[in-house]
Amino acid sequence: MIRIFIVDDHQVVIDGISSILSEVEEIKIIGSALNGLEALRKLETESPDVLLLDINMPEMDGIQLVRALKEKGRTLNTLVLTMHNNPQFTKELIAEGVQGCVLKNAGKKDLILAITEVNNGGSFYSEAVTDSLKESLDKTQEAIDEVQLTKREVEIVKLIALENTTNEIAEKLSISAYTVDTHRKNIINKLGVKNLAGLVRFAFEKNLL
Amino acid sequence: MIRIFIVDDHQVVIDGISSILSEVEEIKIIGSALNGLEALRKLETESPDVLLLDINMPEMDGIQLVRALKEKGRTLNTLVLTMHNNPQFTKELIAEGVQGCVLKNAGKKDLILAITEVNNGGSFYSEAVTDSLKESLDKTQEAIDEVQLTKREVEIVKLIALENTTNEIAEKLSISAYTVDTHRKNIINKLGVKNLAGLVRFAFEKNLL
DNA sequence: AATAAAATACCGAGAATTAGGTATTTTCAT
DNA sequence: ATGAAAATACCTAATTCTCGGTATTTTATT
Repeated sequence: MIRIFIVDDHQVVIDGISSILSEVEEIKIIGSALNGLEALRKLETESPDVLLLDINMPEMDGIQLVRALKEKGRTLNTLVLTMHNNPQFTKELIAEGVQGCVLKNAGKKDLILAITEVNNGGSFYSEAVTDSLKESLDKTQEAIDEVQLTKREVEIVKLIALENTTNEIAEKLSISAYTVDTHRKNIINKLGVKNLAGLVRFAFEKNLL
Repeated sequence: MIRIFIVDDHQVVIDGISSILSEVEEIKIIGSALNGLEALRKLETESPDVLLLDINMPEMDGIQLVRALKEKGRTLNTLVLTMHNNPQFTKELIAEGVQGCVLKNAGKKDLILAITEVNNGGSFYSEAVTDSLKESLDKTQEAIDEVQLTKREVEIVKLIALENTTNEIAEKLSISAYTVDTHRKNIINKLGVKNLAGLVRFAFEKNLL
């Protein structure tokens, strides 16, 4: 018997998955949460075999939840449900030690397969996910590194996207406007975008916000 | 017996809803599609009582599909499934004559209620949806109209978000840079944002791109 | 301890955006 | 056909961003 806990901010998705999985004898859903905080609280008492996790959630997203659990010394077999197939994201998931990742547009067969696989201590990544990861890795490491922003750079990207000017950012971070300027310049170069608009666009496409 | 056709770009959602609804005797799912185009094609031969439609789809979104069906003279009882609760969107749905709207984080009770209601020629909007619509309508009409961008303005928002400068936009649209400047100014005022970054952000939040 | 990467800071010139207007022509719906 | 909304165009000044650099200090890793 595999005991599952679902975290997804959409009740329909929770109900739907519950419904799909209720057809499977070996799987039982022991609980669910509509957001990261609720999940954290409930998981203090519940102990599922597999955590089924939506990655796109408001407030506390999936990756943050995994990190929070890790900090608490709580390691669970985790299977991530994701909407979009973003290699950058996949890499983060693997880095965080998440065992599996299934696209939401996968079928129920894949879902059930992934759950049993993850429960057995294995890992499962949808073919589409690994494909796009491979493709991404096929590009020279150099090219990938180019798109890797540093912590500070990510911080600045966010502040820019939130309508702060260079001077405002400088004040908020207690650094010189010149420095912010340099960061912005480096970011634009790294991303290969043309201007601030492209930078903001990037912030949204990689859902940094 | 209510015959339903589901359109959603996530297979898991389709499976999930199918599974939920399979528990209900009077409801039967006769088909599904993963995107607008597929739906258009299949609906030429299928004739469901209720069309269950995801609103956030790539390529052809829900509203576009409703419009396309309308143009073909194909009017169906339509129930929209939406992710986010955006009053602007709700108004568009009502304007297009969509009979109902259920949030994805609604429970299955609401879903089933909505389907039967819509099938009976009635309409069903989740409480949360009507609430936010009411709240939105409570603001003065003036304030609401302020956030309504004109066709030209939307065009310019897109071009800005795609990294075009004022001069480039002027050239592409064969108008004066001064005019583009004026449009940008008006847009920033209407949206209540501070600068170009806020404008690009808006473009993504309202998924204009 | 040495090295690389990241973060910091500075300068100047040119390009683009922002804010403050005003004003005419088109388009569209009543 | 008339009025309102939309689209067009212009002007100036101030601010902000962009691009070309260079260079020092911190932080992290081997």
